[in-house]
Amino acid sequence: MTESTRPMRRQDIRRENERAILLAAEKVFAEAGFGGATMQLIADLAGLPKANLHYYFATKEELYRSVVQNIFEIWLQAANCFDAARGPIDGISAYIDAKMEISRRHPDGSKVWASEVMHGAPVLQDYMESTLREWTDGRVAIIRRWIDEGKMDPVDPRHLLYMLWATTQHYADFGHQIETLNGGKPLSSRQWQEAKENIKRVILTGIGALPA
Amino acid sequence: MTESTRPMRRQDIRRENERAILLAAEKVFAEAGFGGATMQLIADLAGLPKANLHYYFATKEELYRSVVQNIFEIWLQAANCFDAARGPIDGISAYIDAKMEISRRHPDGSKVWASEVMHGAPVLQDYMESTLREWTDGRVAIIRRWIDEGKMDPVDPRHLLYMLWATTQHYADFGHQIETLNGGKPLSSRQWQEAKENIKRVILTGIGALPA
DNA sequence: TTGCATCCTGACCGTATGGTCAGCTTTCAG
DNA sequence: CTGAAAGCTGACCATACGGTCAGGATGCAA
Repeated sequence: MTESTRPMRRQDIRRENERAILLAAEKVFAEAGFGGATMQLIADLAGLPKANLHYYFATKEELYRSVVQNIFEIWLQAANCFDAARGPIDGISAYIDAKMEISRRHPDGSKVWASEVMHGAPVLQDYMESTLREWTDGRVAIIRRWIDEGKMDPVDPRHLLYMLWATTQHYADFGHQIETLNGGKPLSSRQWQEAKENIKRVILTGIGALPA
Repeated sequence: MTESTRPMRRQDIRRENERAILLAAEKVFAEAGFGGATMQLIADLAGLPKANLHYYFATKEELYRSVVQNIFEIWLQAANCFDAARGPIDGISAYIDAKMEISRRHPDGSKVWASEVMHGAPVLQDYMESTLREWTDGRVAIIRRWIDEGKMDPVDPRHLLYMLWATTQHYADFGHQIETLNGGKPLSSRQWQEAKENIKRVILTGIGALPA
């Protein structure tokens, strides 16, 4: 066995290990919550000795913070869909698609985010009071404009946003419940598609953007 | 100070202490999750020595199980609204009202329930596979009937139910986020009312039960 | 009043966990 | 080639936690 693998340059090592740790941490935090997660479990899942975790992330809190911030980035990126849109049909459709895709591809991240908010956002409070608030205010303005332009009914923009967040996020956070009610099987591609279409149809019709 | 208070009969003592413990436990489990909650914290909040908790609830798991089952009862009771209804407008309106009231009155319970499901329902798996599944199947049948009778559009009943659960539950589970975006203040009675009306209007219109 | 079951609790225990550290190996710039 | 910086890790530590228990206090039926 000559070492055909790994020259492994310093930079690569660091990047690769941090990635593995963050991935493992995301899963463990999602499954057990912050309090229930242990560094040992994360280390085992990442395939590293526990002490090595502390080399990259000094404390459990710091590791958790990194995981949560990663999710928040992804979450915010889905926002772009909204901006480019010409009206509610485009914008909200794209946003629902994007957020459902996050629920499907990053269920663990979604759960960590949900858990963080449920526990009073100890880590993200700053972000919520700055970035999230700005983002929300911006989208509220866009929706108001759409209403003024007669492109949709006068629905309270904030409650509409909450509805979008709730319905899409639900498929990740309550995925286990949905799976159980689906006969113990994860939703198929087809079922994910149906979910998206149902949500889009009900909401877009509900706000008067689509003909009833 | 003569003891005008407390003759405190045995039965009363037991009932009162169990109530206090369950209330405290609900709050602590909601705020910290199962793993993050400590018996000491619960005991302090209930105003009892820790050892006394173990007199009433042998283990942390048993206490947690009691809390979760309590919530599940409340959750299921909101179901009755559905049955008595003559059509989607009555039924879904009443269900949304009931579930929003739960989110408002029992935010801690809602969070514990959400947390339990998010972590794979280790305690409630049995219930989910029996009671919840039956309940869901029953409601799906009712919605199908409404669709057949032309009282609403042919929306997938399951996804509609998920939407109802998600939107209403969101106001409890993500209450902190909503509060932050509301300028740091809890929703007023008026705002709760608006939330309910928005949700009802969008969904009922969205499924074609109300005129657009 | 008595005896007993229930209720209560301070002190204690074993374990698991987050975190530390001394000293090793590996990479790489000069 | 060499020295220093980066990466790695087994062994260890202090603490906090869930849970136990012996024995005291209290309510109550007879």
